[in-house]
Amino acid sequence: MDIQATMEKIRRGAAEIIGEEALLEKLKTGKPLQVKYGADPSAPDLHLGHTVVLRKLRQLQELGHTIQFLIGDFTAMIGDPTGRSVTRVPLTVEQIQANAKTYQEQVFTLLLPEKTEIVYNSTWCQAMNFAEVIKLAAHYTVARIMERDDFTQRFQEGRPIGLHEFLYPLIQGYDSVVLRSDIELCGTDQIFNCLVARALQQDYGQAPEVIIAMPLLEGLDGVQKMSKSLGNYIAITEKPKEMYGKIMSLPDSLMLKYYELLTDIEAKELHKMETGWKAGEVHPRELKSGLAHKIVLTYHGKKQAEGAAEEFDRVFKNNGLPEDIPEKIISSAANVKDGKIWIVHLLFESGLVSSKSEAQRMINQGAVQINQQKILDINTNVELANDMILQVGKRKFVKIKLNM
RNA sequence: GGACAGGUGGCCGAGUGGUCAAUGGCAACAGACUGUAAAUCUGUCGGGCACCGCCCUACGAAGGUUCAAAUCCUUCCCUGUCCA
Repeated sequence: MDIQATMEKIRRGAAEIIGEEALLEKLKTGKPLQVKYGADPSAPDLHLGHTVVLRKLRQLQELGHTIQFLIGDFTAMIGDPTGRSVTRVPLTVEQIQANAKTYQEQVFTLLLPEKTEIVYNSTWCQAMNFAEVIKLAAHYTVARIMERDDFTQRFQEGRPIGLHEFLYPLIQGYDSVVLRSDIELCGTDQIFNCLVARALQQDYGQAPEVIIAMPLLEGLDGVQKMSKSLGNYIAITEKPKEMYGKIMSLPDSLMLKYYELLTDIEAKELHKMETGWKAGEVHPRELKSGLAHKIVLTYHGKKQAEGAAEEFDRVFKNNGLPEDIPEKIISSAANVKDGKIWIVHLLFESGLVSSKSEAQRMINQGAVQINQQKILDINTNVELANDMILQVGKRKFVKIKLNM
């Protein structure tokens, strides 16, 4: 593959490449490059947001380069202040270790193990003494650190900034010095930190790394970046049906972005989708189910992807029942009289609602069905039968098993 | 150490003696519609009670004043800003 084609490939989906000229030079040498990626083990479980960068890393591996997968177990003790308006609560060592382990396991669903080197920054950070830290800190100035918007803002608004937070970008940059990275991949929110890395590398007599910044992926809410703490994420370990459903619940406005950043489809095809959709020739539902199918396929295989699609249509399009309905055993409890039970008790005992008041609300709202028949009267007494299907809303089902 | 501001339901945020289970927004849940769990509109949104009403628990904690307190007083805890 010629260099231009390679560059084209690297550029796809990237939000910004800093040092593009240098990248070209580095590629021309034909030598495998050291590509750094820093993971923040503040939460376990990778989600689709992480995979935007991971996919790009995989691509670079396929081009022959080596990934330095850095687990920021040391920096996690500070907590990345990026985008935060408040100081973060540091994690415990145990939490960090547990998260790091999960990361490592999950990362190889996308990365090639033979071209991945996993490193922990505690290896070198832990060993530094105070004098060395001071020396490192002398390489950067307060004014430059304050260029960061989130710091400036917090400062102006009179909100506290811990001194240790200043060290975060510094440590992250120092990691690049230790690793002698050629390229660093990151999300656009990390560009500042990577710029510090470039400056430090130069100070230490190294060639500055090239920054490849990938766009941030918005989560289910369609507004904020996907993250565990916001609860708007799709984990890659998500069950196929859940994963499919969650993708189907994305706002339409995000579909194309997801296609671009999470699938391999060509730019041309993407463009065709966009124009087709805008012209009303392609049904948005088709676009979205195609997307859901592709992504589930990546993590769970063909069979699961098809199964998830079928089930989704059955339950939500045709108002049918899902394949696996959890069973609930109802015993001859006090509330059963002559084989009958008050619907409110039944709902409560089945665990579909968290209180009897909620059960009544659900009935009043027309959300309750037994064997696909709506129950509208709150005073209904239900004749208990084995295998009866109890349903609240569109997504909650229970199959009743009698134990009398 | 001193001055000041503040701690309210899952979150944000009103409320400064009764009409407060507490305005509003977000989130969540349900219904309608659709093209899906999108969008939009409507409703619900502490708990209990066979429930169109009654009861219990709740506005940082503990006491107190009062017929009545999220609201006033005392002490304590916590958070932040500024000054030293």
